Amino acid sequence: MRFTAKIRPKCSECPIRHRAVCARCDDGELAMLEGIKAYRSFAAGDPILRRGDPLTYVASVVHGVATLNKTMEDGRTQMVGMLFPSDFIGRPGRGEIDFDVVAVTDVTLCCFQRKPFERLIATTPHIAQRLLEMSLDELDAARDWMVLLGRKTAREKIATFVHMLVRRQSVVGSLGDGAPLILPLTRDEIASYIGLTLETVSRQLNAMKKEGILRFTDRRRFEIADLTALHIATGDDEEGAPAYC
Amino acid sequence: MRFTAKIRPKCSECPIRHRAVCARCDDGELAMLEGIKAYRSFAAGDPILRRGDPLTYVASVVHGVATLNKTMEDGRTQMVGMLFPSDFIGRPGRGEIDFDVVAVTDVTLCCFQRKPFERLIATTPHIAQRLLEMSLDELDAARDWMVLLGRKTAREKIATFVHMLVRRQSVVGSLGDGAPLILPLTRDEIASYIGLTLETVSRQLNAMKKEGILRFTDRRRFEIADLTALHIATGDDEEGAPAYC
DNA sequence: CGCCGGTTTGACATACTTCAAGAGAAGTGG
DNA sequence: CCACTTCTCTTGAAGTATGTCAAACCGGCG
Repeated sequence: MRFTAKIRPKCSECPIRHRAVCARCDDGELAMLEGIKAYRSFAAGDPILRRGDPLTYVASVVHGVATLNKTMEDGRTQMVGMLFPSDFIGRPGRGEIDFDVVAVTDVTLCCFQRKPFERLIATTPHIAQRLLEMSLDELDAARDWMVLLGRKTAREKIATFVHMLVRRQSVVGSLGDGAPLILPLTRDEIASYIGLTLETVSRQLNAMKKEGILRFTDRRRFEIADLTALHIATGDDEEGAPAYC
Repeated sequence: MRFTAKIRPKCSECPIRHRAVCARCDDGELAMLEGIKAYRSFAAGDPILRRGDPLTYVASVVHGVATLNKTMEDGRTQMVGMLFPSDFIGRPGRGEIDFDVVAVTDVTLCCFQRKPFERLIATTPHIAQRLLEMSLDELDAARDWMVLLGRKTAREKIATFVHMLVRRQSVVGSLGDGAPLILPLTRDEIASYIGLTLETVSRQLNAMKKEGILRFTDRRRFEIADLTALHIATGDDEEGAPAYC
Protein backbone atom coordinates (compact mmCIF):
# COMPACT_ATOMS: atom_id res chain seq x y z
CA MET A 1 0.00 0.00 0.00
CA ARG A 2 1.13 3.48 -0.78
CA PHE A 3 2.24 5.64 2.08
CA THR A 4 3.35 9.22 1.88
CA ALA A 5 6.09 10.35 4.15
CA LYS A 6 6.38 14.11 4.30
CA ILE A 7 10.14 13.95 4.45
CA ARG A 8 12.45 16.37 2.67
CA PRO A 9 16.05 15.26 2.97
CA LYS A 10 18.66 17.83 2.05
CA CYS A 11 19.38 17.86 -1.69
CA SER A 12 23.07 18.17 -0.95
CA GLU A 13 23.08 14.67 0.52
CA CYS A 14 20.91 13.15 -2.17
CA PRO A 15 22.31 9.99 -3.78
CA ILE A 16 21.09 11.05 -7.22
CA ARG A 17 22.10 14.68 -6.86
CA HIS A 18 24.46 14.68 -9.86
CA ARG A 19 22.42 12.55 -12.27
CA ALA A 20 18.80 13.66 -11.89
CA VAL A 21 16.89 16.61 -13.37
CA CYS A 22 18.45 18.79 -10.72
CA ALA A 23 22.01 17.83 -11.71
CA ARG A 24 22.91 21.26 -13.00
CA CYS A 25 21.15 23.36 -10.40
CA ASP A 26 23.09 25.81 -8.29
CA ASP A 27 22.43 26.30 -4.58
CA GLY A 28 19.73 28.87 -5.11
CA GLU A 29 17.86 26.68 -7.54
CA LEU A 30 18.15 23.71 -5.22
CA ALA A 31 16.63 25.80 -2.49
CA MET A 32 13.60 26.47 -4.70
CA LEU A 33 13.27 22.78 -5.47
CA GLU A 34 13.58 21.89 -1.83
CA GLY A 35 10.64 24.13 -1.18
CA ILE A 36 8.28 22.17 -3.43
CA LYS A 37 9.57 18.64 -3.06
CA ALA A 38 8.28 15.75 -0.99
CA TYR A 39 9.37 12.15 -0.75
CA ARG A 40 6.91 9.36 -1.40
CA SER A 41 7.39 5.66 -0.97
CA PHE A 42 5.74 2.75 -2.74
CA ALA A 43 5.92 -0.94 -1.94
CA ALA A 44 6.91 -3.46 -4.57
CA GLY A 45 3.94 -4.14 -6.81
CA ASP A 46 2.16 -0.88 -6.10
CA PRO A 47 0.89 1.27 -8.94
CA ILE A 48 2.54 4.67 -8.97
CA LEU A 49 0.52 6.28 -11.74
CA ARG A 50 -2.28 4.93 -13.82
CA ARG A 51 -2.91 5.62 -17.47
CA GLY A 52 -5.21 8.57 -17.89
CA ASP A 53 -4.90 9.70 -14.28
CA PRO A 54 -4.53 13.43 -13.86
CA LEU A 55 -0.85 14.03 -13.42
CA THR A 56 -0.57 16.17 -10.32
CA TYR A 57 3.12 15.71 -9.73
CA VAL A 58 6.33 14.83 -11.52
CA ALA A 59 9.17 13.02 -9.80
CA SER A 60 12.68 11.62 -9.75
CA VAL A 61 13.30 8.03 -8.75
CA VAL A 62 15.55 8.05 -5.69
CA HIS A 63 15.61 4.36 -4.77
CA GLY A 64 14.23 1.27 -6.48
CA VAL A 65 13.01 0.33 -9.92
CA ALA A 66 9.76 1.22 -11.67
CA THR A 67 8.38 0.20 -15.05
CA LEU A 68 6.26 1.91 -17.69
CA ASN A 69 3.64 -0.38 -19.17
CA LYS A 70 1.21 -0.17 -22.04
CA THR A 71 -1.76 -2.47 -22.29
CA MET A 72 -3.84 -3.20 -25.37
CA GLU A 73 -7.58 -3.67 -25.26
CA ASP A 74 -7.35 -7.45 -25.27
CA GLY A 75 -4.80 -7.54 -22.48
CA ARG A 76 -1.54 -7.86 -24.37
CA THR A 77 1.03 -5.74 -22.59
CA GLN A 78 4.32 -4.21 -23.59
CA MET A 79 6.72 -2.62 -21.19
CA VAL A 80 8.04 0.61 -22.72
CA GLY A 81 10.51 1.73 -20.11
CA MET A 82 12.32 0.85 -16.94
CA LEU A 83 13.18 3.57 -14.47
CA PHE A 84 16.23 3.38 -12.24
CA PRO A 85 17.39 5.87 -9.61
CA SER A 86 17.79 9.38 -11.08
CA ASP A 87 15.28 8.73 -13.88
CA PHE A 88 12.42 11.15 -14.25
CA ILE A 89 8.69 10.44 -14.21
CA GLY A 90 6.12 12.66 -15.80
CA ARG A 91 5.92 15.10 -18.59
CA PRO A 92 5.73 18.81 -18.03
CA GLY A 93 3.17 20.46 -20.24
CA ARG A 94 0.72 17.60 -20.25
CA GLY A 95 -1.88 16.70 -17.69
CA GLU A 96 -1.79 12.96 -18.10
CA ILE A 97 0.30 10.06 -19.34
CA ASP A 98 -0.83 7.15 -21.46
CA PHE A 99 0.89 4.28 -19.73
CA ASP A 100 0.94 2.83 -16.25
CA VAL A 101 3.87 3.35 -13.92
CA VAL A 102 4.41 0.49 -11.47
CA ALA A 103 6.89 -0.02 -8.64
CA VAL A 104 8.58 -3.38 -9.20
CA THR A 105 10.74 -3.07 -6.12
CA ASP A 106 10.19 -0.80 -3.15
CA VAL A 107 10.49 2.67 -4.57
CA THR A 108 11.19 6.12 -3.17
CA LEU A 109 10.32 9.13 -5.28
CA CYS A 110 11.26 12.75 -4.93
CA CYS A 111 8.04 14.44 -6.06
CA PHE A 112 7.35 17.97 -7.22
CA GLN A 113 3.91 19.41 -7.75
CA ARG A 114 3.56 19.67 -11.49
CA LYS A 115 2.40 23.27 -11.74
CA PRO A 116 5.16 24.86 -9.67
CA PHE A 117 7.66 22.61 -11.37
CA GLU A 118 6.54 23.82 -14.77
CA ARG A 119 6.98 27.38 -13.64
CA LEU A 120 10.49 26.51 -12.52
CA ILE A 121 11.27 25.04 -15.91
CA ALA A 122 10.16 28.22 -17.58
CA THR A 123 12.37 30.35 -15.37
CA THR A 124 15.46 28.26 -14.61
CA PRO A 125 17.15 27.10 -17.81
CA HIS A 126 19.36 24.67 -15.89
CA ILE A 127 16.42 22.42 -15.22
CA ALA A 128 14.93 22.74 -18.69
CA GLN A 129 18.26 21.94 -20.30
CA ARG A 130 18.86 18.92 -18.14
CA LEU A 131 15.34 17.67 -18.81
CA LEU A 132 15.85 18.06 -22.54
CA GLU A 133 19.09 16.14 -22.31
CA MET A 134 17.47 13.35 -20.32
CA SER A 135 14.57 13.15 -22.75
CA LEU A 136 16.92 12.86 -25.70
CA ASP A 137 18.83 10.11 -23.91
CA GLU A 138 15.58 8.28 -23.34
CA LEU A 139 14.71 8.70 -26.98
CA ASP A 140 18.03 7.15 -27.97
CA ALA A 141 17.37 4.28 -25.61
CA ALA A 142 13.87 3.84 -27.02
CA ARG A 143 15.33 3.60 -30.53
CA ASP A 144 17.81 0.95 -29.50
CA TRP A 145 14.92 -0.90 -27.95
CA MET A 146 12.99 -0.69 -31.20
CA VAL A 147 15.82 -2.56 -32.91
CA LEU A 148 15.65 -5.18 -30.21
CA LEU A 149 11.88 -5.59 -30.53
CA GLY A 150 11.78 -5.54 -34.29
CA ARG A 151 14.86 -7.47 -35.32
CA LYS A 152 16.52 -9.45 -32.58
CA THR A 153 16.11 -13.16 -31.85
CA ALA A 154 14.89 -14.40 -28.47
CA ARG A 155 18.45 -15.19 -27.45
CA GLU A 156 19.74 -11.77 -28.45
CA LYS A 157 16.86 -10.12 -26.65
CA ILE A 158 17.65 -11.89 -23.40
CA ALA A 159 21.35 -11.21 -23.70
CA THR A 160 20.68 -7.53 -24.41
CA PHE A 161 18.33 -7.27 -21.47
CA VAL A 162 20.84 -8.82 -19.07
CA HIS A 163 23.59 -6.68 -20.50
CA MET A 164 21.54 -3.56 -19.84
CA LEU A 165 20.94 -4.69 -16.26
CA VAL A 166 24.68 -5.03 -15.73
CA ARG A 167 25.33 -1.54 -17.02
CA ARG A 168 22.54 0.13 -15.15
CA GLN A 169 22.98 -1.63 -11.85
CA SER A 170 26.70 -0.98 -11.82
CA VAL A 171 26.36 2.67 -12.84
CA VAL A 172 23.93 3.28 -10.04
CA GLY A 173 26.45 1.58 -7.79
CA SER A 174 23.81 -0.40 -5.97
CA LEU A 175 26.19 -3.34 -5.77
CA GLY A 176 29.78 -4.05 -4.90
CA ASP A 177 32.22 -5.60 -7.30
CA GLY A 178 31.55 -9.24 -7.94
CA ALA A 179 28.31 -9.13 -5.99
CA PRO A 180 25.51 -11.00 -7.72
CA LEU A 181 23.19 -9.06 -9.98
CA ILE A 182 19.55 -8.87 -9.14
CA LEU A 183 16.71 -9.49 -11.53
CA PRO A 184 14.20 -6.90 -10.41
CA LEU A 185 11.58 -8.45 -12.69
CA THR A 186 9.75 -11.76 -12.85
CA ARG A 187 10.07 -13.88 -15.99
CA ASP A 188 6.71 -12.57 -17.03
CA GLU A 189 7.79 -8.96 -16.65
CA ILE A 190 10.99 -9.58 -18.54
CA ALA A 191 8.93 -11.14 -21.32
CA SER A 192 6.78 -8.06 -21.36
CA TYR A 193 9.82 -5.86 -21.74
CA ILE A 194 11.43 -7.68 -24.61
CA GLY A 195 8.35 -8.78 -26.50
CA LEU A 196 8.35 -12.51 -25.77
CA THR A 197 6.41 -14.99 -23.65
CA LEU A 198 7.52 -15.97 -20.17
CA GLU A 199 8.20 -19.54 -21.33
CA THR A 200 10.66 -18.38 -23.96
CA VAL A 201 12.38 -16.17 -21.42
CA SER A 202 12.72 -19.08 -19.04
CA ARG A 203 14.11 -21.37 -21.72
CA GLN A 204 16.67 -18.88 -22.98
CA LEU A 205 17.81 -17.95 -19.49
CA ASN A 206 18.37 -21.62 -18.67
CA ALA A 207 20.15 -22.14 -21.96
CA MET A 208 22.59 -19.38 -21.09
CA LYS A 209 23.05 -20.97 -17.69
CA LYS A 210 23.90 -24.32 -19.26
CA GLU A 211 26.31 -22.64 -21.66
CA GLY A 212 28.14 -21.13 -18.73
CA ILE A 213 27.38 -17.51 -19.54
CA LEU A 214 25.21 -16.91 -16.49
CA ARG A 215 25.54 -18.47 -13.03
CA PHE A 216 22.44 -18.42 -10.85
CA THR A 217 22.62 -18.46 -7.07
CA ASP A 218 18.88 -18.14 -6.81
CA ARG A 219 15.94 -17.61 -9.18
CA ARG A 220 16.46 -13.87 -8.85
CA ARG A 221 20.21 -13.53 -8.26
CA PHE A 222 22.98 -14.38 -10.64
CA GLU A 223 26.45 -13.49 -11.80
CA ILE A 224 27.87 -12.98 -15.25
CA ALA A 225 30.23 -15.88 -15.72
CA ASP A 226 31.34 -14.79 -19.17
CA LEU A 227 30.79 -11.15 -20.01
CA THR A 228 32.41 -11.43 -23.43
CA ALA A 229 30.12 -14.25 -24.47
CA LEU A 230 27.17 -12.27 -23.14
CA HIS A 231 28.13 -9.27 -25.18
CA ILE A 232 28.56 -11.33 -28.31
CA ALA A 233 25.15 -12.88 -27.71
CA THR A 234 23.50 -9.45 -27.73
CA GLY A 235 24.12 -9.10 -31.45
CA ASP A 236 25.32 -5.53 -30.91
CA ASP A 237 28.49 -4.43 -32.59
CA GLU A 238 31.83 -4.06 -30.92
CA GLU A 239 31.84 -0.78 -29.10
CA GLY A 240 28.40 0.44 -30.07
CA ALA A 241 27.76 1.54 -26.49
CA PRO A 242 23.98 1.36 -26.62
CA ALA A 243 22.11 4.29 -25.18
CA TYR A 244 20.32 2.47 -22.37
CA CYS A 245 22.86 3.05 -19.66
CA MET B 1 23.06 13.74 -55.55
CA ARG B 2 23.06 16.31 -52.80
CA PHE B 3 23.08 19.91 -53.79
CA THR B 4 23.15 22.87 -51.50
CA ALA B 5 21.19 25.91 -52.43
CA LYS B 6 22.12 28.94 -50.38
CA ILE B 7 18.58 30.13 -50.22
CA ARG B 8 16.99 31.70 -47.17
CA PRO B 9 13.28 32.19 -47.67
CA LYS B 10 11.57 34.45 -45.18
CA CYS B 11 10.52 32.58 -42.04
CA SER B 12 7.23 34.43 -42.07
CA GLU B 13 6.23 32.65 -45.26
CA CYS B 14 7.49 29.24 -44.15
CA PRO B 15 4.95 26.39 -44.50
CA ILE B 16 6.08 24.84 -41.22
CA ARG B 17 6.36 28.10 -39.35
CA HIS B 18 3.82 27.17 -36.67
CA ARG B 19 4.80 23.54 -36.11
CA ALA B 20 8.59 23.41 -36.15
CA VAL B 21 11.20 24.18 -33.47
CA CYS B 22 10.72 27.83 -34.21
CA ALA B 23 6.97 27.71 -33.59
CA ARG B 24 7.09 29.86 -30.48
CA CYS B 25 9.71 32.33 -31.61
CA ASP B 26 8.93 36.03 -31.70
CA ASP B 27 10.09 38.29 -34.51
CA GLY B 28 13.42 39.04 -32.91
CA GLU B 29 14.21 35.39 -32.38
CA LEU B 30 13.20 34.59 -35.94
CA ALA B 31 15.61 37.22 -37.14
CA MET B 32 18.43 35.49 -35.27
CA LEU B 33 17.45 32.16 -36.79
CA GLU B 34 17.25 33.65 -40.22
CA GLY B 35 20.83 34.75 -39.79
CA ILE B 36 22.16 31.23 -39.34
CA LYS B 37 19.82 29.21 -41.49
CA ALA B 38 20.30 27.78 -44.96
CA TYR B 39 18.13 25.55 -47.10
CA ARG B 40 19.47 22.27 -48.42
CA SER B 41 17.86 19.88 -50.82
CA PHE B 42 18.28 16.15 -51.20
CA ALA B 43 17.01 13.88 -53.94
CA ALA B 44 14.97 10.78 -53.12
CA GLY B 45 17.32 8.05 -52.00
CA ASP B 46 20.12 10.35 -50.91
CA PRO B 47 21.73 9.94 -47.51
CA ILE B 48 21.26 13.03 -45.37
CA LEU B 49 23.40 12.01 -42.42
CA ARG B 50 25.38 8.89 -41.79
CA ARG B 51 25.82 7.13 -38.48
CA GLY B 52 28.90 8.38 -36.71
CA ASP B 53 29.35 11.38 -38.98
CA PRO B 54 30.27 14.55 -37.16
CA LEU B 55 27.04 16.45 -36.78
CA THR B 56 27.78 19.93 -38.05
CA TYR B 57 24.23 21.10 -38.40
CA VAL B 58 20.74 20.45 -37.11
CA ALA B 59 17.66 21.00 -39.25
CA SER B 60 13.92 21.10 -39.71
CA VAL B 61 12.26 19.16 -42.50
CA VAL B 62 10.45 21.65 -44.75
CA HIS B 63 9.32 19.39 -47.59
CA GLY B 64 9.44 15.64 -48.10
CA VAL B 65 9.93 12.58 -45.96
CA ALA B 66 13.09 11.23 -44.37
CA THR B 67 13.69 8.08 -42.34
CA LEU B 68 15.96 7.17 -39.43
CA ASN B 69 17.54 3.76 -39.82
CA LYS B 70 19.59 1.52 -37.60
CA THR B 71 21.63 -1.33 -39.01
CA MET B 72 23.04 -4.31 -37.13
CA GLU B 73 26.44 -5.79 -37.87
CA ASP B 74 25.01 -8.58 -39.98
CA GLY B 75 22.87 -6.26 -42.06
CA ARG B 76 19.49 -6.53 -40.37
CA THR B 77 17.93 -3.08 -40.34
CA GLN B 78 15.22 -1.43 -38.32
CA MET B 79 13.71 1.91 -39.10
CA VAL B 80 13.35 3.91 -35.89
CA GLY B 81 11.65 7.02 -37.11
CA MET B 82 10.01 8.76 -40.00
CA LEU B 83 10.33 12.49 -40.38
CA PHE B 84 7.63 14.61 -41.99
CA PRO B 85 7.62 18.35 -42.61
CA SER B 86 8.23 20.31 -39.37
CA ASP B 87 10.08 17.41 -37.71
CA PHE B 88 13.52 18.11 -36.34
CA ILE B 89 16.81 16.38 -37.16
CA GLY B 90 19.78 16.33 -34.87
CA ARG B 91 20.48 16.52 -31.23
CA PRO B 92 21.93 19.57 -29.60
CA GLY B 93 24.66 18.71 -27.14
CA ARG B 94 26.00 15.75 -29.01
CA GLY B 95 28.45 15.70 -31.87
CA GLU B 96 27.08 12.68 -33.68
CA ILE B 97 24.06 10.47 -34.09
CA ASP B 98 23.95 6.69 -34.12
CA PHE B 99 21.59 6.07 -36.99
CA ASP B 100 21.43 6.99 -40.65
CA VAL B 101 19.08 9.64 -41.95
CA VAL B 102 17.90 9.05 -45.52
CA ALA B 103 15.70 11.07 -47.85
CA VAL B 104 12.97 8.75 -49.12
CA THR B 105 11.35 11.44 -51.22
CA ASP B 106 12.91 14.66 -52.42
CA VAL B 107 13.62 16.59 -49.25
CA THR B 108 14.21 20.20 -48.36
CA LEU B 109 15.78 21.01 -45.03
CA CYS B 110 16.12 24.24 -43.15
CA CYS B 111 19.58 23.83 -41.61
CA PHE B 112 21.24 25.61 -38.71
CA GLN B 113 24.91 25.28 -37.84
CA ARG B 114 24.94 23.24 -34.67
CA LYS B 115 27.17 25.44 -32.54
CA PRO B 116 25.31 28.71 -33.04
CA PHE B 117 22.05 26.83 -32.67
CA GLU B 118 23.16 25.45 -29.31
CA ARG B 119 24.02 28.94 -28.18
CA LEU B 120 20.55 30.05 -29.21
CA ILE B 121 18.98 27.27 -27.20
CA ALA B 122 20.89 28.36 -24.14
CA THR B 123 19.73 31.93 -24.48
CA THR B 124 16.23 31.80 -25.97
CA PRO B 125 13.94 29.66 -23.84
CA HIS B 126 11.25 29.64 -26.56
CA ILE B 127 13.35 27.35 -28.71
CA ALA B 128 14.49 25.14 -25.85
CA GLN B 129 10.92 24.73 -24.65
CA ARG B 130 9.60 23.86 -28.07
CA LEU B 131 12.42 21.38 -28.59
CA LEU B 132 11.67 19.73 -25.28
CA GLU B 133 8.02 19.47 -26.22
CA MET B 134 8.85 17.97 -29.60
CA SER B 135 11.25 15.48 -28.03
CA LEU B 136 8.64 14.35 -25.56
CA ASP B 137 6.15 13.91 -28.39
CA GLU B 138 8.67 11.79 -30.24
CA LEU B 139 9.23 9.77 -27.11
CA ASP B 140 5.51 9.10 -26.85
CA ALA B 141 5.44 8.04 -30.48
CA ALA B 142 8.44 5.78 -29.94
CA ARG B 143 6.64 4.09 -27.07
CA ASP B 144 3.55 3.46 -29.16
CA TRP B 145 5.84 2.00 -31.79
CA MET B 146 7.39 -0.31 -29.20
CA VAL B 147 3.95 -1.78 -28.58
CA LEU B 148 3.55 -2.29 -32.30
CA LEU B 149 6.94 -3.99 -32.66
CA GLY B 150 6.64 -6.12 -29.57
CA ARG B 151 3.03 -7.18 -29.50
CA LYS B 152 1.11 -6.59 -32.69
CA THR B 153 0.40 -9.12 -35.43
CA ALA B 154 1.51 -8.53 -39.01
CA ARG B 155 -1.98 -7.42 -39.92
CA GLU B 156 -2.22 -4.98 -37.03
CA LYS B 157 1.21 -3.62 -37.88
CA ILE B 158 0.23 -2.87 -41.46
CA ALA B 159 -3.06 -1.34 -40.43
CA THR B 160 -1.33 0.83 -37.83
CA PHE B 161 1.26 1.96 -40.32
CA VAL B 162 -1.33 2.94 -42.91
CA HIS B 163 -3.40 4.63 -40.24
CA MET B 164 -0.39 6.71 -39.21
CA LEU B 165 0.17 7.71 -42.82
CA VAL B 166 -3.40 8.94 -43.07
CA ARG B 167 -3.02 11.07 -39.95
CA ARG B 168 0.34 12.51 -40.82
CA GLN B 169 -0.31 13.19 -44.46
CA SER B 170 -3.59 14.89 -43.73
CA VAL B 171 -2.19 16.97 -40.87
CA VAL B 172 0.56 18.23 -43.08
CA GLY B 173 -2.12 19.04 -45.59
CA SER B 174 -0.18 17.70 -48.51
CA LEU B 175 -3.35 16.36 -50.02
CA GLY B 176 -6.89 17.42 -50.69
CA ASP B 177 -9.89 15.58 -49.39
CA GLY B 178 -10.47 12.27 -51.10
CA ALA B 179 -7.18 12.50 -52.94
CA PRO B 180 -5.29 9.21 -52.90
CA LEU B 181 -2.72 8.68 -50.20
CA ILE B 182 0.85 8.14 -51.18
CA LEU B 183 3.07 5.40 -49.86
CA PRO B 184 6.38 7.22 -49.56
CA LEU B 185 8.14 3.90 -48.85
CA THR B 186 8.79 0.72 -50.79
CA ARG B 187 7.49 -2.58 -49.41
CA ASP B 188 10.97 -3.24 -48.17
CA GLU B 189 11.15 0.06 -46.32
CA ILE B 190 7.72 -0.46 -44.80
CA ALA B 191 8.87 -3.88 -43.64
CA SER B 192 11.90 -2.28 -42.06
CA TYR B 193 9.71 0.16 -40.21
CA ILE B 194 7.30 -2.34 -38.72
CA GLY B 195 9.65 -5.23 -38.12
CA LEU B 196 8.52 -7.64 -40.85
CA THR B 197 9.78 -8.93 -44.18
CA LEU B 198 8.78 -7.36 -47.47
CA GLU B 199 6.90 -10.51 -48.46
CA THR B 200 4.69 -10.35 -45.39
CA VAL B 201 4.02 -6.67 -46.03
CA SER B 202 3.02 -7.42 -49.59
CA ARG B 203 0.70 -10.24 -48.55
CA GLN B 204 -1.02 -8.24 -45.83
CA LEU B 205 -1.45 -5.21 -48.04
CA ASN B 206 -3.06 -7.34 -50.74
CA ALA B 207 -5.24 -9.05 -48.16
CA MET B 208 -6.59 -5.68 -47.06
CA LYS B 209 -7.16 -4.82 -50.69
CA LYS B 210 -9.20 -7.98 -51.22
CA GLU B 211 -11.18 -7.30 -48.06
CA GLY B 212 -12.12 -3.91 -49.41
CA ILE B 213 -10.34 -1.85 -46.76
CA LEU B 214 -7.80 -0.36 -49.16
CA ARG B 215 -8.24 0.53 -52.83
CA PHE B 216 -5.08 0.83 -54.91
CA THR B 217 -4.91 3.00 -57.99
CA ASP B 218 -1.25 2.22 -58.41
CA ARG B 219 1.44 0.34 -56.48
CA ARG B 220 2.20 3.53 -54.56
CA ARG B 221 -1.15 5.31 -54.48
CA PHE B 222 -4.28 4.18 -52.73
CA GLU B 223 -7.39 5.30 -50.92
CA ILE B 224 -8.90 4.18 -47.65
CA ALA B 225 -12.10 2.46 -48.68
CA ASP B 226 -13.16 1.67 -45.12
CA LEU B 227 -11.57 3.81 -42.44
CA THR B 228 -13.53 2.17 -39.63
CA ALA B 229 -12.38 -1.29 -40.63
CA LEU B 230 -8.84 0.03 -40.88
CA HIS B 231 -8.99 1.44 -37.42
CA ILE B 232 -10.38 -1.77 -35.99
CA ALA B 233 -7.59 -3.68 -37.71
CA THR B 234 -4.95 -1.62 -35.92
CA GLY B 235 -5.79 -3.28 -32.61
CA ASP B 236 -5.73 0.13 -30.90
CA ASP B 237 -8.53 1.03 -28.60
CA GLU B 238 -11.39 3.31 -29.41
CA GLU B 239 -10.15 6.84 -29.03
CA GLY B 240 -6.65 6.11 -27.84
CA ALA B 241 -5.28 8.79 -30.19
CA PRO B 242 -1.80 7.36 -30.59
CA ALA B 243 1.06 9.80 -30.32
CA TYR B 244 2.44 9.41 -33.83
CA CYS B 245 0.53 12.20 -35.46
C1' DC C 1 12.71 -4.37 -77.18
C1' DG C 2 14.87 -6.03 -73.16
C1' DC C 3 16.66 -5.07 -68.91
C1' DC C 4 15.85 -3.95 -63.96
C1' DG C 5 14.05 -2.71 -59.50
C1' DG C 6 10.15 -3.39 -57.09
C1' DT C 7 6.47 -6.53 -56.30
C1' DT C 8 3.62 -10.67 -56.11
C1' DT C 9 2.86 -15.41 -55.24
C1' DG C 10 3.87 -20.16 -53.87
C1' DA C 11 5.99 -23.94 -51.19
C1' DC C 12 8.45 -24.97 -47.35
C1' DA C 13 11.08 -24.21 -42.89
C1' DT C 14 11.29 -22.71 -38.22
C1' DA C 15 11.42 -19.78 -34.14
C1' DC C 16 8.42 -18.72 -31.15
C1' DT C 17 3.85 -19.26 -29.04
C1' DT C 18 0.29 -21.87 -26.93
C1' DC C 19 -1.41 -25.27 -24.07
C1' DA C 20 -0.67 -28.23 -20.32
C1' DA C 21 1.37 -30.39 -16.44
C1' DG C 22 4.32 -30.41 -12.70
C1' DA C 23 8.16 -28.76 -9.46
C1' DG C 24 10.09 -25.39 -6.29
C1' DA C 25 9.85 -21.60 -3.11
C1' DA C 26 7.42 -18.87 -0.02
C1' DG C 27 4.04 -17.65 2.74
C1' DT C 28 -0.27 -18.80 6.00
C1' DG C 29 -2.66 -20.78 9.42
C1' DG C 30 -3.62 -24.47 12.46
C1' DC D 1 6.47 -27.66 12.52
C1' DC D 2 3.73 -29.37 9.04
C1' DA D 3 -0.12 -29.39 5.60
C1' DC D 4 -2.04 -26.22 2.28
C1' DT D 5 -2.31 -22.62 -0.89
C1' DT D 6 -0.32 -19.63 -4.04
C1' DC D 7 2.87 -17.81 -7.01
C1' DT D 8 6.74 -18.32 -9.95
C1' DC D 9 9.26 -21.01 -12.70
C1' DT D 10 10.51 -25.09 -15.57
C1' DT D 11 9.80 -28.43 -19.06
C1' DG D 12 7.47 -30.90 -22.78
C1' DA D 13 4.58 -31.48 -26.93
C1' DA D 14 2.08 -29.53 -30.53
C1' DG D 15 0.48 -25.54 -33.41
C1' DT D 16 1.07 -21.44 -36.16
C1' DA D 17 2.41 -16.96 -37.79
C1' DT D 18 5.94 -15.32 -40.03
C1' DG D 19 10.43 -15.94 -42.27
C1' DT D 20 13.12 -17.99 -46.11
C1' DC D 21 13.91 -19.36 -50.62
C1' DA D 22 12.71 -19.22 -55.31
C1' DA D 23 10.32 -18.15 -59.41
C1' DA D 24 7.51 -15.27 -62.05
C1' DC D 25 5.36 -10.80 -62.94
C1' DC D 26 4.99 -5.94 -64.01
C1' DG D 27 5.81 -1.22 -65.17
C1' DG D 28 9.25 2.02 -66.39
C1' DC D 29 13.21 3.47 -68.87
C1' DG D 30 17.25 3.37 -71.60
